[in-house]
Amino acid sequence: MNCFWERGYTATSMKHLEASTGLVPSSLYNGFGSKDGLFAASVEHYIDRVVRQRVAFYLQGPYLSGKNKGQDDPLAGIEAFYYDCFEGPEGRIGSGCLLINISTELGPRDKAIRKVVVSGMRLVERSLSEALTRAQQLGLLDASVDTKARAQHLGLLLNGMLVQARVSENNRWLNVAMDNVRSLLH
Amino acid sequence: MNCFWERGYTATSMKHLEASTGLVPSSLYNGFGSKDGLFAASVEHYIDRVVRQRVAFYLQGPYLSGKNKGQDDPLAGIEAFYYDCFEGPEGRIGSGCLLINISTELGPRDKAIRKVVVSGMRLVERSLSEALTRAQQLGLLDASVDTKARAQHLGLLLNGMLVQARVSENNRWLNVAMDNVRSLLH
DNA sequence: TTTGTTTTGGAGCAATCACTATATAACTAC
DNA sequence: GTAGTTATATAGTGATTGCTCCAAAACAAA
Repeated sequence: MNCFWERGYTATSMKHLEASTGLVPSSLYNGFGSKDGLFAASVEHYIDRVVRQRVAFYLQGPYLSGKNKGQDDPLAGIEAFYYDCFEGPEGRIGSGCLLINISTELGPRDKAIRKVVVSGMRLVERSLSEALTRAQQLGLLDASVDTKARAQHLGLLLNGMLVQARVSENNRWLNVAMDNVRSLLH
Repeated sequence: MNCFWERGYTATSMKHLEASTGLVPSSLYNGFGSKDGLFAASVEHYIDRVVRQRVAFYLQGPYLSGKNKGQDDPLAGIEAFYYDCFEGPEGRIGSGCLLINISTELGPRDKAIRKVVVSGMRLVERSLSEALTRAQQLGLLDASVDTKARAQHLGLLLNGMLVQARVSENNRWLNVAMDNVRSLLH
C-alpha cells in the first residue's frame, strides 16, 4: 500500500513491492495472483484502514470537542478531520491521498478500480453530509444550508487540497486553506 | 501532449508517442533528446496553449458578458472559465487537467517538472485573484472579501473538480459543483 | 552540380517489466 | 511419524522498456 501510495500504480514495479514487503515473487503471486490483485488489495486496505477509520473517528458518531465541555461538536470534528489528512501522525507530507493519486493516474482506464475509488470518495462525502446534518440538529450550523451540496463542496475542496499537498514543498498554504474550510462551517 | 494527458507519464511509452506523432524514434530523440525532454516540452506546451490561453480569455482583461450589456463582468468570466474546463469544445471528458494528473502521479519525485506544474497552478490562482479584485472595483463583489484567500479557495476547488472529472463517468455532479462555485462569487 | 548539414528509416541494444516453472521447505491433520 | 497441503526459494520466461547506431534521404547554400 505504501509503495502504491508514494509511487503510483505504473511506476511501482514488482521489485519495489518485493523489497517493501520482504516477500519473494512466489509468495506475492501465491497470495495476490498478480500485480493488479495486489494493487486492488492495497486500495481496499487503504479505504479500510485510512479512510474508514478516519471518517469513523472524526465524522461519524459524536466528536467530543474540548471547547464545548465534552459535548458533540460535528463542525470541530470536520475541522480536525481536515487537519488529520495533512498533518497526520504518519507525517506523510507529499503523499497526498492514495485514492486521489490513482484517480488521476489511471483515469477512466481501469473501471473496476475506479468503482472502488469512487466508493471511497463517496464514503467521505456522505460522512461529511451526515456530520453537517448533525450540526444543524445541534443548532451549530445554519438550518438553511443544503447539507448535501455543502458536503460536495467540502469534499471537492478536500480533493483539491490533497492535490496541493502532493505537489507542494511545504504546508504554508494550509493555514489559508483551513480558513476557507472553516468559512464553509457556519 | 495528448498522450501524456490521457495516459499519464509512466504509462505512456515511446511506442505510444511514435504512434501519436507519426514520427520514428530517431526523429523524436533528435528533436527532444529523451522521453523526459518530450514530456517537459508537452507540459510547457500545455501551459502555453491550454492554461494560458484559457486564463487570458476568461480571467485577464475584460470579460464581456451578455447580461451586462457588453460591460466587463469578471464574475461571469470566472464562471465561464470553470465551465470551459469541463465542457470545453474538445470534449475531453475524463481527461481532467494534465497538470493535476501529473502532480499526483509524480508527486515530489521530479523537482524540475514540479516547479513548472506549480507555476501553472499559480498562474491560474493569480488570475482568479485579479479577476476578483476587478469585480470588487466594479462593485460586483463585496469589498470585504479577501481576494487572495478567495482565489485560493476557488483554485483548490477547481483542482478537486478536475480530479472528479477524471474519475467520474458523467457530468451530473457538475451542476451542484457550479452552484458551489457561484456561492463564492458574491 | 557540389559540399555540408540536418532529418529520417529500420534494425537492434541492454535493462527491466510482470510473471512462471520447479524443487525444496514448512506447516497441518491424523 | 506420515501423508497432504501450503508457502518459499531460485532461476529464468517472453515481452516491453527507453534509447542508440548507422546508413540513406532530404535539405541548404554556393
